[in-house]
Parts: sequence; C-alpha cells; structure tokens
Amino acid sequence: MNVRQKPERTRLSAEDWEDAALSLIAEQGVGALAVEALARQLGVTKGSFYWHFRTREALLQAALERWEQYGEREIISQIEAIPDPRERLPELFRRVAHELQPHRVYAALLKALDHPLVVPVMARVSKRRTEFLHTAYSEAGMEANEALNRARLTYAAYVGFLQLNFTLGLPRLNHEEFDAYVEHMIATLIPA
Amino acid sequence: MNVRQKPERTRLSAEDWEDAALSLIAEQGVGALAVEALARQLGVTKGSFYWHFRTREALLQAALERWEQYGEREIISQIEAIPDPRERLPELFRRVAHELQPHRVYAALLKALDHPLVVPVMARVSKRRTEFLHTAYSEAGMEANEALNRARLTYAAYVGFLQLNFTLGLPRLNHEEFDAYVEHMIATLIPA
DNA sequence: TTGATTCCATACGCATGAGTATGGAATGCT
DNA sequence: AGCATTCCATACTCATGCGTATGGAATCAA
Repeated sequence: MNVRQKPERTRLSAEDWEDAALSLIAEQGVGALAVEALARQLGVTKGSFYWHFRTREALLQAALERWEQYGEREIISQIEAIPDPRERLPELFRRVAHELQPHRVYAALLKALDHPLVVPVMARVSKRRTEFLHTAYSEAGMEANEALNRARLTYAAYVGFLQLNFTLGLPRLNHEEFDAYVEHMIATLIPA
Repeated sequence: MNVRQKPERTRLSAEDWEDAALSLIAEQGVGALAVEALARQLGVTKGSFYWHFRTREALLQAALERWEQYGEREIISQIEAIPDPRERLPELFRRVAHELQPHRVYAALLKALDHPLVVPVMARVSKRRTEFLHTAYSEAGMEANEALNRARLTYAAYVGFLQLNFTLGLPRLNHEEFDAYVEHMIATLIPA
C-alpha cells in the first residue's frame, strides 16, 4: 500500500476542483457533474465547494475555460514546425490518431451540445481547428475553396469517428485495423 | 381558427406517447424526456401515462424501437432500385443531404450515447448503415478492404457533419455553400 | 500567542421529477 | 339501460441534488 494514494493535499484550490471536474466529465459526461459526487471523490463535502464556487454552473464554466486554454496548443505548434507543408497533414493525422486522453473530454462535450455553456466553447474550438486544417490544406497546394470544404470534411470525419468508435465503441477496431483505417483516411483525404 | 387544431383525440394510445416522445427527443434531446412535460404537451396528466407505460424508461425503450423500425426503410430501398451501381452512392449522398427531419432524432440520440438504452439501438443502426455503404462501395467497383474503410470514413463524415452543423450550427452554411460541400464530398469520397 | 482569514463540515431548506393510490369519467359490450 | 373495461385526473410519497446558514478547524500574520 502506498503511503499517499492521492496527493492528500489537506486544502483544495479552485483549480483542483476544475481538474477533477474535467476528468469526471471525460469519464462520465457533463451530465454527471454533480457537486456532492465531486466532493466525495475529492474527500471533502459541499461546504468546500461552495466556498470556491458560487454555483455548479460556475464550476462548469471555469472547467471549460481551463480546457479551452490548455487544449491543443502543443500539437498545433509541433505540426507547424514541420518544414515541408505537404508532410504536415499526414503527420497530423497520425499524431492525433495515436492520442487518446485529449479526445475523451472533447467526445464528452460533443454529447453535451444541448448545454448553453458548452456550445460556444465547442464552437470556438471546432472553428479554430477547422481553420487550421484549412490553411494546412492550402499550404499543401490545394485551391482555396476546395481546401475549405476538405477541411470541413476532414474535421467532420474526425468528430464522427470519435462518436462512433470512441463513445459508441462500434466496430471496435484492433490496432492493425485502426492503423489501416488511418492510412486510408490519409490516402483519400490528403492530395498526393 | 381551425376547428381541430390538434387531432383532439380524446383518448390516447401508447403509440401517441411514443410519437410525442420521439418529436420531443428530436427537439430537445433525450434528457428532456419527462413524463409530466410530455403529458402537458399532449393535454393530459401523468395518470394517463402510467396507464400506458410502466415507467419512463419503458417509454424511451418503446420510442427507440419504434424509431428503429420505421427508420430508413424507404431510402435504402429507393437507392437499391437504381440499376447502375455506380450511380447509387452519389444519389444517396444528395438524397440524404436534402433530408432534414430524419436527422434530428439521430443527432439527438448521438448526444445520448451515455444512456444504456440508446447505445445498442445506435450501434445496430450505425452498423446497418455502414454495411450498406460497404456493399455500395463494393458494387461500385471498389476493392473489398478499401470499401470497408471508405464506408467507415463516409459514415463518420456524416455523423460528424450532423454534430458540427446541425447541433452546433457551426459554419451555418447557406444553400449554395452546402450544395458545394456535398459535391465536394461526392468528389473526394466516391471513386470516379 | 492571538486575532484574522481561509477553508471545510454539518444540518438545513427547497425545487424537481418519478412513481403510487385511488376515484371518476368515457367507452364498449350485452 | 346497465355493467365492465378502458382511460385519465387528483393528490399524494419519496428520492435526488442544488444551494444556504452557520459554526468550527486550519493556517497565516502580527
């Protein structure tokens, strides 16, 4: 038995609550975000929560902002660092495909598009990513208008894949099948 | 003023509740499926509901089964009636793209993939549709393995588009832009 | 060390929504 | 017409989960 299974920090900060909220969202969805449940998970009671946050919605708001902030910064900069523009998209596809954790929150938020707080966040994030794809396709030599539609198509394929395989667990591809699928995507969506 | 604004059927059947449930799901999502709300919308009270159904879950179950039954029968048979296999996919794309109402329920159910009752239904429906795409690509002359991945990609693009444009209302394409997008999809996803 | 501030526990109130109990109205059957 | 069955209204109970009130413990500042 480990001495400190959890950090065992006797006092909590607002950020601790936000992180806990995000991981709970990733695992059980936005709907499962309840303050008493979170408190139990953190080993405290509601009394703590309502000192740090005015309401449940306030926590969700803060957690979403936090997620939007520290979201995709690294990957984008890594891809932009690749000198040859024509190599960026395949590399992006492969990198994103082998991530896992970052998708969980996004997939969960996708299922919470009813909630008025998550809609604007998802709108901004999706817009940024699509625009990133747009310029990537353009820099790879694709005509402007086609590049935009291809970016939309690509991002839609990504989002749909999350829903079908991630959340729904539909075809439950094994490793080889998944890699073959990714290469197929690259072959059909990225110009030679 | 019309004499009978609503069918004004004084007694309701279980099917009436199921249809009302489906339209409510389409408009406000599975989470909004509450019996008292439905009852108000139907002009009755809970007393009626609990005569027709044992529980709220039972209604959802029945509504889902109903939706799965009378779902996509027509479109599939229409497409299969097209003699030239190579014309089926483009026609399918255009037809589906100009539907609207059938997508609403599917999009709503996509956001309820947490719920244990909707998961198996969505799994079956998505599986059937993907298999339909698979054979369509095969019959259009595509090699078996590639046809499967292309079917997955196509269906993922469909699902993702629903989320992004339908639910999220992201780029909010106008009519011309949308048609251009559909033609772009056809050009990139369907072999010449 | 002592006061102030920060953080948390306990015990509430209160709204919502599912499910139950029971009686009454509407409809079909004979 | 009269009875049984079907359908619905009314009036509850009960669980859940948000938010509040208030006091106490921990930590910091002096």
